[in-house]
Amino acid sequence: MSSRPAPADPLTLEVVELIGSVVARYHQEYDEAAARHALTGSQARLLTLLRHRPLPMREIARRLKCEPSNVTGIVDRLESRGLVERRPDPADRRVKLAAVTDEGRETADRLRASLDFAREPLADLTSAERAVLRDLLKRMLGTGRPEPSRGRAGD
Amino acid sequence: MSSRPAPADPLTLEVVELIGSVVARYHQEYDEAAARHALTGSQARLLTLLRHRPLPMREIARRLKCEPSNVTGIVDRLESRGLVERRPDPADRRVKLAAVTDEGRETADRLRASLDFAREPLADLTSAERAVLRDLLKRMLGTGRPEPSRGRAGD
DNA sequence: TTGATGTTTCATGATGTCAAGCAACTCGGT
DNA sequence: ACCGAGTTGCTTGACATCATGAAACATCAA
Repeated sequence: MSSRPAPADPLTLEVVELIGSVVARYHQEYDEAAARHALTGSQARLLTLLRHRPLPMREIARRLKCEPSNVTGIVDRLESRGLVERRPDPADRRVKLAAVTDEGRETADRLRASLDFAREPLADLTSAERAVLRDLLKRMLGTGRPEPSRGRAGD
Repeated sequence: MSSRPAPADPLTLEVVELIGSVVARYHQEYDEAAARHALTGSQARLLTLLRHRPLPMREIARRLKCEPSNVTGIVDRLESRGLVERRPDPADRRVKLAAVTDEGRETADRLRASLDFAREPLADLTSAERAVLRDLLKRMLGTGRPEPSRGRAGD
């Protein structure tokens, strides 16, 4: 993986720098949007994760890439505010499913609607440019079909 | 600002989603790289900020977008490990400049070198594609020179 | 002097890790 | 079918970091 030599060319470094800026700005705006709804960033992420369906605690921890014991606390705080509730899993009594309440879903929806980032900025790009951006990002993330013609089946 | 109507078109939403993925992955890899050097994310960011020149505490807070009282603690921890030191500002005795020590600079350099993200992923893009990506990101960030000659040449 | 600015300290709360504990599930041997 | 060992899911506790806001203090600037 990281055995590849470091590309020191200025163009790559510039792109890396720009991505850093995008990340910083995204985070800033995300936290601000969350704060507007009296949520922390972690709470907002968790709430968003539950928007569509309930999840077991351990699954939340896996997706948020943190320890399950951490999730306990975040869910505790959201539950004490009535945004989330714990339900038993009928299939396994060890498991507790965290699920948004009606109020929690409303909050999550409002939060999503107020997430301006990459919406206002993207407004300055044409449709074609956005499509190009999408394809490049996909390939960066390895989501973009690894070009079956060229192979690279390995790794 | 946010008075613009929300563009609900699928393409924009997809790009927003992708940017979210990039942000998540960047953060994960950044924190992992920091952890490899026994640093937290905040400590790594602060150390990186000081790599080139010392900065007053209040300036660090401004760039990190947090309270000055918070910076005190982070610098305290880095200072207790010998990675950073406080110096007086000759021009203003109220001010304390935080500066990396030699060891701090080495750590910052090693950290930077181990930041694989957007380097390995970018390796799959051609030079031309990277240039396109750079330009699109620049425009997203508003860094793309708002055309000073004509002033708002607009769309 | 008066007011503004830069830093620190304190109190408080959220986030994060790890180790230990409890409850419930699984599975193998009898 | 049973029972016991090991595993898994969640919580609790202790602890460190990060973050904010109010208050204290020194210094600057008018």
